[in-house]
Amino acid sequence: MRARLETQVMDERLRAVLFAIVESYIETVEPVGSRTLSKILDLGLSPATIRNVMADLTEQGYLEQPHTSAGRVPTNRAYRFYVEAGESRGELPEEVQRVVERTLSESASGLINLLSCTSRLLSELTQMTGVVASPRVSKTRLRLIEFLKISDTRIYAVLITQSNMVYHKIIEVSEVLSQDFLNSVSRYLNERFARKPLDEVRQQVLDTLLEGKETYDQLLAHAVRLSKKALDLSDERELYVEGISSIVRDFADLERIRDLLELLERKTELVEQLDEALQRPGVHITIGMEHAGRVWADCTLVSASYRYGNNALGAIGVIGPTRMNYRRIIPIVDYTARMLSQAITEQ
Amino acid sequence: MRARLETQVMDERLRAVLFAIVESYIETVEPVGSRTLSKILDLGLSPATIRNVMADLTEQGYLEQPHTSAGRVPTNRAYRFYVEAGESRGELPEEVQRVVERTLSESASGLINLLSCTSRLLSELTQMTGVVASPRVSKTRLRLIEFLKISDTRIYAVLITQSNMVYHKIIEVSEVLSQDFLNSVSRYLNERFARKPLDEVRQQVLDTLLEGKETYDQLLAHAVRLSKKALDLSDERELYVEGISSIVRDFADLERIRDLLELLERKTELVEQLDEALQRPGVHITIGMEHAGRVWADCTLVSASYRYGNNALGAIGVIGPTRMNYRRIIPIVDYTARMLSQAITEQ
DNA sequence: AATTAGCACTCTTTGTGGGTGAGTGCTAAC
DNA sequence: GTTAGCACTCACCCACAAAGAGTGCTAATT
Repeated sequence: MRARLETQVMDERLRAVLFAIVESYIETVEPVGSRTLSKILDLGLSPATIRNVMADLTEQGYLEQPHTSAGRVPTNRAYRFYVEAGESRGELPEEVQRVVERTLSESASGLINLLSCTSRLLSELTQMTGVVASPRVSKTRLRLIEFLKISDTRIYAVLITQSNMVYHKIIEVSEVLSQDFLNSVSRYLNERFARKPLDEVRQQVLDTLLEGKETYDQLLAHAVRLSKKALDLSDERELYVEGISSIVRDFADLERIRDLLELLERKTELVEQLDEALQRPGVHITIGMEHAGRVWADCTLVSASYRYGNNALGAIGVIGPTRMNYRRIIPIVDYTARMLSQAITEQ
Repeated sequence: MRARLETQVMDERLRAVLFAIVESYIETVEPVGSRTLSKILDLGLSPATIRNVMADLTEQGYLEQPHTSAGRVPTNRAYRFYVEAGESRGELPEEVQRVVERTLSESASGLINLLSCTSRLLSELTQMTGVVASPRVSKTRLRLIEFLKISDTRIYAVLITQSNMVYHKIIEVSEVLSQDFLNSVSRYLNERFARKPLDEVRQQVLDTLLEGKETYDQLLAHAVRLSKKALDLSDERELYVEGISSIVRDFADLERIRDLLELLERKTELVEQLDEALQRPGVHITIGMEHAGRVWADCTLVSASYRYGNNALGAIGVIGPTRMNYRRIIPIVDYTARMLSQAITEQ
């Protein structure tokens, strides 16, 4: 038995054959046969020899046969090995880098705009489905909170985070409050909470309420009540999806297409999957997605986090078939995430 | 030759046969034959007689044969007649009415939220694709405009319309302006422009600039400059789409599915199509959509406008195959649009 | 001991031809 | 005007054969 590919001392030839199969399959989307392979590899090996190697690889779970008389197809394990071996990281061509930079710097103001532009950019560059998850509300830090009187019973609350995400809502109140009073409320809140993470702010507000500290202080009382309402933002994340139609091109099975479209519409599962990329910087690749019991065996998600300074806010990604062109896709996701972080930090 | 269906005095039997074919086809999605029809109609007519009627209808362009030995299928003309004859308007069951009311009243605050809830509601009730176009910016009236100083160079502008749509953006400025000054600016703008349509406001601001009236008045000068930036909202409309996966169920052809997904992603064409419904109240039905040269021959769009008082803001709709169940779908769209208008007006 | 030519075998794909059945259009009778 | 009868058309299904790609195994070669 040959050395397993994972071991340090591994058979060069096994590797070469495996990579050739992966790359050929990515290109042609046809099972690869020994004859073809012998030509591609150009090592002076006959198809018969290659067949022996392929038999070994099949035994080790790197290859599969759709049926007896077909060539071999890489398994997810093969893709995983291919990607981890780093064989997949290409350089992003200069001109594509320029496109990314231009698109992100020219996008209209506002973080939301930037994120939806990013998903379109990803989809256009990769010709696959681009996804972007909005920042996690609770982990982001407060820059500014303000209240604006609209009418006697309504107050417009706006809350801007350090990453320039804007949350706003209209609050109904029973007591009539003057704009001047609202200004003192927001001044107080800004002084006390600026630069703190929103979940911490929310916790402190609730604590104050619990301790009953506010009962004798008009200002504090309203500050607590208003900010409680203003901070009651659903933790629901937005998911910007673009390039759905590419799924129809890349997957043949109607059943599968429908499942994927539903996944993209449900959003939550995908956001959770994307959040895996928040753990550590760099590109994160999920081959053969598996989530909530459902298996997306022939799908790959290439994701990366975007950050404000050192603070991971959310993640971007590209979804496609496992047989996607990793060499081309990975650098796109990587570079786009980095430029997006830069745009957010600088803006 | 028999009387054409459109004429006042029309052949009852032609009508009956045509409607039976439409309804049978909607139900079974199978070409309808003369035997089946003779049974359904139960008029004591033999298949042979029905065949004569069907031949007439075919001649007049209401029916088609997929091939010689198949039954008949309704043409778009047939659907149009069926819909216009009002045969398609059913009553919306009480319990569905309750669902609509509950969903719209329970939706989180904010117009945007309401609209995205509506598209989900439409998709769930109809089991087809629900779409909602956001209001046209320029036709909507100003309720409130305010400026908030974020930093020395940045001002947060927020603009609330009468229909409670909130537009906001961050404006970069070169001069340092105090919050007090900003307050007078917004006070001035609110007094002058409240309740006016945004396009009118924008025009007046530009006029003021052109006439050079503002050169000697500090307040006016900044008011004009800031409001010009704040009003520079892209006229781009949002389109909320929900229930895309139903397309895969309703259309068999991959090519067609892909075209439709692209249409839904491009958004602009569909928004234009939806805007047709703004002309007059009530449900608007486009059978065999045709737009921008592209033909969606086997698609129907059922749309209706939503309004603030008497002011048509935007439109909602449902997209599905021409053979959709009009009797069920039309009342849903109709009622949902009315309840949405009510929710917007009351909120 | 590794490599390779040779060969039988497997299994998909493609094409062909006949049988079946649903549905039609026409004609002649009612 | 209606209908029974009948020949005809055409999609659909099935069986079967031929072609072709690729394999695994064996025996010969280096």
